[in-house]
Amino acid sequence: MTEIAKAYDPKEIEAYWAQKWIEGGSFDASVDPDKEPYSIMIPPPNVTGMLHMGHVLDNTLQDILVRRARLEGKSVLWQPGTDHAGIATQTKVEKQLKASSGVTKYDLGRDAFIQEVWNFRNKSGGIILNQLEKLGASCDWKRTRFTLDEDYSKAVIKAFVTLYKRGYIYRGKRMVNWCPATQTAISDEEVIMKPQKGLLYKMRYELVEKDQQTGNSHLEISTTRPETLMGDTAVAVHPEDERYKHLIGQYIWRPFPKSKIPIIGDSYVDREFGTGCLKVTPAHDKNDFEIGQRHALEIIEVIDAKGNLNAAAGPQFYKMERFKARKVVSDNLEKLGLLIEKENYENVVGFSERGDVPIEPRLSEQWFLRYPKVEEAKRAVEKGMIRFHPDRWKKTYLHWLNGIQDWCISRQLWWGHRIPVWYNKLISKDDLDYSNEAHVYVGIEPPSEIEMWEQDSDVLDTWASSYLWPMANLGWPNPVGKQNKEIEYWYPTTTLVTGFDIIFFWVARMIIAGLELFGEEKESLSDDEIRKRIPFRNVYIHGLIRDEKGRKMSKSLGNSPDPLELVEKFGADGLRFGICDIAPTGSDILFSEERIQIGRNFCNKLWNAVRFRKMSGSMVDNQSIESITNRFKRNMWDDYDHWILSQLTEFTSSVEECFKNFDLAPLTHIIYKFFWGDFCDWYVEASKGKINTKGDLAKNCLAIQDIVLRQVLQIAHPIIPHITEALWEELGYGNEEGSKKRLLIEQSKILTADELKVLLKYSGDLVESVQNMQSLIQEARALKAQYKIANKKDLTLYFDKESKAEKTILEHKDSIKILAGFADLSFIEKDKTEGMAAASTPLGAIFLDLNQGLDIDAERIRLKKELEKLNQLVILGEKKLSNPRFISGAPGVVVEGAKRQLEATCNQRDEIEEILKKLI
RNA sequence: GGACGGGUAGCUCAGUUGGUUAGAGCAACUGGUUUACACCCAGUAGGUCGUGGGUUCGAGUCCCUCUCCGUCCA
Repeated sequence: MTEIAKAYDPKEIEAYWAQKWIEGGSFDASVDPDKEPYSIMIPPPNVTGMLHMGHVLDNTLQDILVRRARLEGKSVLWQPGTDHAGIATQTKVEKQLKASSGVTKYDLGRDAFIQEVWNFRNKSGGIILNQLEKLGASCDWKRTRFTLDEDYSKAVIKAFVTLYKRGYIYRGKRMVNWCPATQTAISDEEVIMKPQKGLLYKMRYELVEKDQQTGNSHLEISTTRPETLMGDTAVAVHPEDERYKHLIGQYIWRPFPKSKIPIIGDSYVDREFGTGCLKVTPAHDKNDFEIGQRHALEIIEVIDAKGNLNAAAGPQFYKMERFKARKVVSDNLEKLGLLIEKENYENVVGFSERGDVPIEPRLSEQWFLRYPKVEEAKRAVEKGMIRFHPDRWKKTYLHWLNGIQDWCISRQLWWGHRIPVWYNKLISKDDLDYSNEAHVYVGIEPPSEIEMWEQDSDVLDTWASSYLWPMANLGWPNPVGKQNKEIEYWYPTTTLVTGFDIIFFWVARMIIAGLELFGEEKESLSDDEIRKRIPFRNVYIHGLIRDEKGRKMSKSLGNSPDPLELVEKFGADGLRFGICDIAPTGSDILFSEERIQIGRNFCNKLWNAVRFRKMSGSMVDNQSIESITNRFKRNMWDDYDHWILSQLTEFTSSVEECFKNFDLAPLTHIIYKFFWGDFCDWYVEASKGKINTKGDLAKNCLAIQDIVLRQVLQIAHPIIPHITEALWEELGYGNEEGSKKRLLIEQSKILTADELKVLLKYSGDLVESVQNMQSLIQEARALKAQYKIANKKDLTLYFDKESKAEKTILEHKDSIKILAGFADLSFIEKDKTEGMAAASTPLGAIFLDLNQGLDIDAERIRLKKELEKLNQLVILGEKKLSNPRFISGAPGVVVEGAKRQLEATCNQRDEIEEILKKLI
């Protein structure tokens, strides 16, 4: 690449490097005892998934962390993989089957269906990982895992059996969240509460005996779900409710199927809600079930697994869909004169996350996990052994652990890890004794006389496999060969990067799994043991991507852009930089294409700065830091040279802080500001004169540009890996001395701010001088812009002859001319400045001869406005300094600063006043 | 109902332990093909920091009240 294109075109370069990195095994992880370990386990995307903006953000952040770690000389493992995603994958394949051949999974049978799912995953299960590769994700792709891999599955089963044997897993008939669409139980965390507009039905149940106190023959009852009425087995009132408490113990008629049910007292009842009378349906409501347990009520199931009413509901409702039944029940009540009113009512209804239908609370036999090591899981975070970033998310985590409920881990699906429990065929289900091994067998291997046994037909919740991800990927429970060293080296992993939406689902459960299972069985754990068992030390939480109006991205809204199209438009690097740039710390990200253009623009700027560098002089001796610094001519350094190196160090240090504090949000801003604002806009522009000299001055300047660019490329590399790698090669930084071998950018350790300070030996005192020159130049440019002569280059810029900064100005004459756009600089006595436009600067007044073109009125308005502002500031400053309490109360530096400030402001004010006087 | 987060320029957001005259990007407006870059350069304009109190020599920053928005849990 001898010629560099004018505009950066990422396509070829990104494809080239993506391939080259992988061919060269650049991201292969290996244990290196001399290096510090650094490891991240990817949150495994759904195997059927396609890349969306959330993945882009999540994985870019991980890539930034691991690439930075490599630059810092650490030995990195970034483990990739995918998740089998039980419900999502199974329903997807079911739908495909139905569309293509009209068969259902039942037509095929379990084994054949599972084979279909495997076919599907073998065909398209790797797509999302290839998409991540395109983004530049530097995972060790050779290690790619899948949660249904053979050895991973063994780990999942081992975990189940271990937890079962330790008494944490049990089977029980309990209320679960039943999803009628996907025909399986789901955990509490998979239920999404949505506000719904519905009706509140007020109806009457007839008392068996009239109310002696009021003479009423009926009780009024409010409900949102009349279709469960047929399963009512009681009516409850609050035991202290004066209106009803005397009725407790009496009976009331359930209208249909007509039956006498008791009136009970239970403090669960909210006296304020509706009429204060609650119909109790223990089979179809969680709270009602608990009331039922307390009062030993009969449980009558009236809705079946598909969400239809069953025979117990009565012949007229048999097989009727539940929401249709709601209407029919209401009509029936009306006919019987039992419906009082229907009132519009908004309440929250639980929806199945995957099926997106209202869940049906249902009594069913399921496997549950009582969470072990909850106390330790809290302690790990409270004591900072695991740290959340931003810190506040630990509250969410701890809050959940405080109210933790047993986890329903069985799913009525076929795709997943089948529960390793076998039942003796000779024993009827109702007579099973779980403590008797002749009845129920639980083990990693199937029982020996397999024909005697029947395996539990359910599979495990997907999270009950992915919660082992960090351990199992490193070889738990039986590391083989090199895994022994690897698990020692990389576990606990360094950081987990994920969204706050899965703190419950995944983060907390991984912590609990690690604490209980990583190591010997223990009743309780010491802090040291916790430190060894936790799956990660840091949890970096980022926000969710929303559209520009703040709405969640969704397929139905069509507001979810295809990341690959964005890559096409802006380049992978452009997209990465753009998405980082707009992502605030830990809160949601409002995405719009307009906002990420900055990423593409930045890459182009970087490209052109390098292009300009190549045009300015040949590339020699760039192979090492030493060879660059040897080209410095320190005796020639001017204020800008010192200034840019001091800024470079400060910039490096700010970036170090970002990584140290897990605060990646400011990263792109810091890079942008230094590279674009300081280096390109000021240093490179000021260099232009020097480079023209072609002598030592030019050589020195290019050496400084080279050291700056080298550092910028490394610092920006984690965010925009492809272009920085390409430019690293372009500028010859990777050329090894005396060899043709090229080192990649990550193979050279990045210089720290401390190292830079020692190495560069610049003076930090000249920063103010440069800042003053910058404001002078800006004032001069503004003067020209005022008169719309910014493009006129043949003018002379005049300085007040009395300026104290004469020396500085003369020293930087050339750069001032270039930067402000003047042909010449000259000092002038004040009384000769009549008819000139003027401005006040920290280095003294400047004047511009317009040859009678001066618009006196406009000048007067402008300067008066300026003067007014300065006067205000002077008053403010004087007031402050004349306050004895300020003088005595504020620290010396602040008082000193205020004095200097006031002095400068007064000078400027006097100058403007003087200029104004001359205008008349 | 409880908890958490937030309200700063037209928009999206910075703003360290209180300390000089509150910043950036985008958008707007004016001008610009000057030996990198129009995916660019220069300039201009735009804010009583949600409201009301308090602490302090000094508050966007600390405390309290109220209000609005968002999220999670009931």
